[in-house]
Amino acid sequence: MAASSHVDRRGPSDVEQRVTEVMDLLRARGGRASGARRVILEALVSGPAHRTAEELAEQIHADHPSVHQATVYRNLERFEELGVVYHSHLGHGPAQWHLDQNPHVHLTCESCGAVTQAEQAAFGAVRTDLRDRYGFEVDMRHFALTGTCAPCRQLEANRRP
Amino acid sequence: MAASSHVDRRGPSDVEQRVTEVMDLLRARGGRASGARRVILEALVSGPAHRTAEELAEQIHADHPSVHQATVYRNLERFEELGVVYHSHLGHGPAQWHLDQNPHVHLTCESCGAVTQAEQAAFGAVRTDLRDRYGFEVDMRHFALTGTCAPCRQLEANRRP
DNA sequence: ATCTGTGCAAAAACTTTGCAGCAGT
DNA sequence: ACTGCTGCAAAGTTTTTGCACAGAT
Repeated sequence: MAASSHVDRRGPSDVEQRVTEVMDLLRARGGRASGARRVILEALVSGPAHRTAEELAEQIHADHPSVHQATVYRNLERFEELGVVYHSHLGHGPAQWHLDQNPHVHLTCESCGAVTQAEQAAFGAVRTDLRDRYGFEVDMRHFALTGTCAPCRQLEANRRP
Repeated sequence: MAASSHVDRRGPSDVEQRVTEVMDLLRARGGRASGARRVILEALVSGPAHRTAEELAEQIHADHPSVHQATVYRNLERFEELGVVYHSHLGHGPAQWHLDQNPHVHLTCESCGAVTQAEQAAFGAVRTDLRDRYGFEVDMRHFALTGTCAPCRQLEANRRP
């Protein structure tokens, strides 16, 4: 697994390798390694970390007009079943799709919309607590935590002192 | 105006009082105390605690055919601005609308869809932690926490022991 | 009288589905 | 050859919007 920190420090060979891994997994589960899937995976692996299904479909369609929107939607779902990608709801509007690497929790500011990524490690205590109190095993990735970010809290504080 | 033979224990006069409170608040902010608003508020105050906008609209429309769906949507938004109601996303699909009383955190099971309500008190530590680490003031009500509930964890454990 | 809110219908935003043919195994 | 996958178009679901008029202040 490539250990890059951010968006696109990933060389072409890394992309190919990751894509091939997933294709193999797909085949192992009785699926087919189609051209459309390759294209979608390439877009996922090499583009920005968070995109909506629509954004992905649009970008893919631009590069590969033969790949239809519906195919993107269908495959995102399929990839999610395989545990290769997942989607998060960061605020209102459509979900954002990620590769399933370096899972993190999202903090979305309801004033300005800014999204901060928090380490999952920061939530060990809640996790334990919810397991103890409710027997509930929480997965913090699916929904963001909403609230007010530091800059917006400053603004509010200044507005009514 | 059907009084509450419903889910809750609130007498008709309580309903009226709460509705009037909100109408007054509305007027104080330059709004108008319209019939449609009264009807929508009555539905909110006297019905079940969690409903989607569509469910609300449907129920209201059944009792008061003249009140249109769009009016329900518009007013839910308005009421939320006033801090009277709020909506939460408990899972996929449309949001659920609540009165802003007794705020709680939702735990949604991704296997069976069950929703558990957790006390906000249980999250004091995360709240402090996020404020310290990120300057982020979290509001846990907007999005549910997703994960696996106790019964479903049992099932999974039994399936592959 | 003024200006907000409403009913209505139409459209927008996003996603899913049915089907016939194409293509990976 | 078998069956899963895709392109396409069409419809589904949920929410938003424009407009003329009704209604609250």
